[in-house]
Amino acid sequence: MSEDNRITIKDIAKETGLSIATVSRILSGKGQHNGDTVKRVLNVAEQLGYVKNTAAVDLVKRQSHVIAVIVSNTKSNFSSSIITAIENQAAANDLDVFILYAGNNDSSSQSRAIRTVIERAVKGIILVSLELNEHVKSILADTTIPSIFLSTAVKDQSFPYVTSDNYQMGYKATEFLIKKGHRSIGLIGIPQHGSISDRIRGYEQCLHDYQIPFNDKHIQIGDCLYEDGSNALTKFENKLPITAAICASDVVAIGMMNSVKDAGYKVPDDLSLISFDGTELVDYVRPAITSVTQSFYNMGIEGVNYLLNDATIKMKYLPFKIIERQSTQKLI
Amino acid sequence: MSEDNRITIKDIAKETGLSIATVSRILSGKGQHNGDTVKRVLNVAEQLGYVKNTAAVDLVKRQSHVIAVIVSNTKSNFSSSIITAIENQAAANDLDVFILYAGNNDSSSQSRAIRTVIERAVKGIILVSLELNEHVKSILADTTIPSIFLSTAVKDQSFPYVTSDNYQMGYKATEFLIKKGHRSIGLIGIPQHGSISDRIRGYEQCLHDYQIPFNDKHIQIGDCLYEDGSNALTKFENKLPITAAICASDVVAIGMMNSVKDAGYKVPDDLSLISFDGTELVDYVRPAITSVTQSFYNMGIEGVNYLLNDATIKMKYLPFKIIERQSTQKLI
DNA sequence: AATACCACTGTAAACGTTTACATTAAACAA
DNA sequence: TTGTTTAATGTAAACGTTTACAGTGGTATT
Repeated sequence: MSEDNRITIKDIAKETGLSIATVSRILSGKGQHNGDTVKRVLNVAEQLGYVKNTAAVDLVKRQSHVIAVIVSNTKSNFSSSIITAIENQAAANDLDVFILYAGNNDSSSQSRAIRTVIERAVKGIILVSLELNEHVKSILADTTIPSIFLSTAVKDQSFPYVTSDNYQMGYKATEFLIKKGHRSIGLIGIPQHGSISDRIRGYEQCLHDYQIPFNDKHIQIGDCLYEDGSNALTKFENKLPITAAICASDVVAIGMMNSVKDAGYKVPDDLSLISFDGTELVDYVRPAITSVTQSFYNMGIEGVNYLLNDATIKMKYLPFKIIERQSTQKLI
Repeated sequence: MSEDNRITIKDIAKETGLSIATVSRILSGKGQHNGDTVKRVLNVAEQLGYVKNTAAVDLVKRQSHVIAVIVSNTKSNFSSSIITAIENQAAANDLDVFILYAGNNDSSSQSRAIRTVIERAVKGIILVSLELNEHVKSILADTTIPSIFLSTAVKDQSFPYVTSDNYQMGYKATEFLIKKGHRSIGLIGIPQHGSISDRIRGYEQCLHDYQIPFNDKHIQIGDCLYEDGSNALTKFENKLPITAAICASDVVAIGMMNSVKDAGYKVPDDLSLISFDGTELVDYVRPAITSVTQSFYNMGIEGVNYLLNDATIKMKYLPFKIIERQSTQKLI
């Protein structure tokens, strides 16, 4: 009875005396069939332990019903909201989701991941928080598989994306602190390049609009990492030349808060902190961190919807909001 | 030139005047071929933008070279270490990794995920932190695809697994606190059932060995969640009947610490805290949390190795160690 | 009684690879 | 010369589905 080989519809056909076409139709719920026959096929399939061979299905259909999500492997905890949303929205549309990791600066791991999913003729590709170099983008552009970037703006508009307006976020975060009386405001852990760096522009513009002199000593370039935050004080030569800091991510803020507290300063008394992202981490620490909270969940939803509706190329900014917690206070 | 359809080796064959067999062999580096021919094929493939159809390959080879990782979708941050390890070890063996999420108590999402990967004839399945019900386990058992559980002990030994010894961890965590003078020790957020619940047994045994009376009021069943920790004080009716607590996970400890601090208590002065896992989170908070640190990265490595070496069924415990940080202190 | 329709099922081609086996021609050995 | 080996390539079957098309027999319509 149990061969070494996997059970195929051929086996079911033999067992039931039907043709493989009929079995196939019944198993995939197409056409109309005698009720008894259906039951018989289903029973036999169950008994024999049949599992469909998706490779064969995908081959003949020339399309698989999976959505590939390629995520930056950097310690970015916000992606979990996005992924949850994608999972939910995909499940609602009877799609499977495969998640792959790729390095953000590692073009070989990027192209490997992308090749992997293109080779499988996935239904769509969602790239989360990933900046691709030109070569990898061209691989992606050469296929007819729709793709969309989340949490990254593709500067040359060659691909659709859904993200937050980094310039605006930078501006608003700065303005938030200014309105609390701060005039010496640090900017910590933002990358020099890529779409996130627009936050720097927003920061600068805001200072300018409020006639606050720009001081490049207050900016520390980084990579949105914990270390960028925890090293910030050292880089300031262990003094605090600022009364408030805007941190590139929640973990940057946490890192900075820890080193600052460990050095004997108080947050927010000696230093106000605001971070980008607003993941659950901001509530894990004390004082809880005021954040520029992004709509990550909705990004995931929008991403799947875009792929399904096969819309034309577009870019979209999702709203963000500043949620004040305990890490910021009015400068007295 | 550019059809709507994808380029296949057939197109390359036509273009080069070779047979598809030759093209196939050259593209997959098999057999021996004229150097010039090889170059020509490679060039044409590149020019035409050929991408292999993995569905066809998998179909004929009856095996895909991917490792599927099915992860519990519960907010468990430790899985990222495991996944990183799996990625690394898989890449070293030229295997692709697909990650799928499944609910821990959601048997339909579990079986969906498992079906999905079985249908694709993956090379192996790694289940991370997932307890499967009997039905789903039987699906898994019915295939010849090797699978292994990480960070979960399969109680009936029907599948191989690599995890930490939960009983021992429970025992050692308890002993650690006892040796610091604590006698009223809480146990917070541990599930009633499943392999993690062995920690309760270890806890009880340790108390017994040190002749400390067991008090079931000190145990709060939970699900390793932040809320289990943050609600703990309320469940204790806003008093602290204990001087130390063992928390089911880092986030449980953080949740408990926050609510305790918010209520005006001090950690570790009024309450010592120790948590299981020891992810980066324990260093994000102040006081940093003493933890029973597990070897997650190695779990990932071991998982892939098991699948590749096709070893016989086995179970394995990886070492853990207690790392003392700031959240525990001697009871005076 | 002839016709049309319908429910149900079968036949066979197609999807894009891989690979065992066959073939060819050149090189070499005898 | 003839036979043997070898490099390079071709032929064709196979993998497990789906699906357009073609039956078949029965029922309803005229």
